[in-house]
Amino acid sequence: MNQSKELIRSCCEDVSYISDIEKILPRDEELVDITNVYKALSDPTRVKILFALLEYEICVGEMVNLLQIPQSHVSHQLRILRKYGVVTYTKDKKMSFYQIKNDYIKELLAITFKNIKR
Amino acid sequence: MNQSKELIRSCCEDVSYISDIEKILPRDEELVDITNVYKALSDPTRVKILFALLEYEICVGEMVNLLQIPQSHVSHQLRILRKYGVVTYTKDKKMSFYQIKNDYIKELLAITFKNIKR
DNA sequence: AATACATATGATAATATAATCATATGAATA
DNA sequence: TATTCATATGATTATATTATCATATGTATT
Repeated sequence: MNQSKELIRSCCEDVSYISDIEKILPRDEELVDITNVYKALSDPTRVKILFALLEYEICVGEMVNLLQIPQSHVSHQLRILRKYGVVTYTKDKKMSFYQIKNDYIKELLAITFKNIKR
Repeated sequence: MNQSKELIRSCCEDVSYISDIEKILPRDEELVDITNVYKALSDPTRVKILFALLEYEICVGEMVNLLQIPQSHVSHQLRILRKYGVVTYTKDKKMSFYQIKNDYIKELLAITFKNIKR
């Protein structure tokens, strides 16, 4: 991964690579899913929530305590994370405890976490 | 990575975990960098360009051939990718050939690529 | 059943992003 | 040096996102 491999150079004077490149591109439907996950991760509030969820199951009220922002804002951000399939939650009494939905998201966050520490 | 570990549950009735959670959160300055990268990756056109750049060095005109969108749109997207530190480019004659800037971005894309193929 | 509490939703304003057309820059070639 | 070609930028409109306040929902507890 570390040594940069020799890349083929594709130049507009020669369209012969276009069809090869097209083959490795995600289909439009896949692209929506891909970019939705990245969108979910592109806001500081949501990233904070997700980093916290790597280690803890946290209820909404506790996120408010942690982030010091209005409760409705936390709920809206959680709604976005749910919409993009990034978190799920478990109800317990009156509270909702959120979890990261799948290992793909955890992997992305882990790589990001590793990358900050330099 | 695959087996979900037992997470501590942090509930608003007990703020004692807050300071522990705060420790693992990125600092505000780091958060800007983190979310900027995810922003860069949150648009379908830019993701297409980046997936292509995993295997090829590609000039702007060839991206236009590939993506079938106006040249100025490609240039604007490349500008965003440059701004967020995701790509660099090499000039050759009149052309600019773009490359992915670092291994962190390649890792994120590789994980995403792996995840589509299921 | 009434109340209180935790969370979610709706409406809105401020801001940011995406996409397009027109045009500028800047290097190569005639 | 005038022209051509590849790329970049500016201006603008359409759309999306963020953040806030007010309020609704839904579940426990009295």
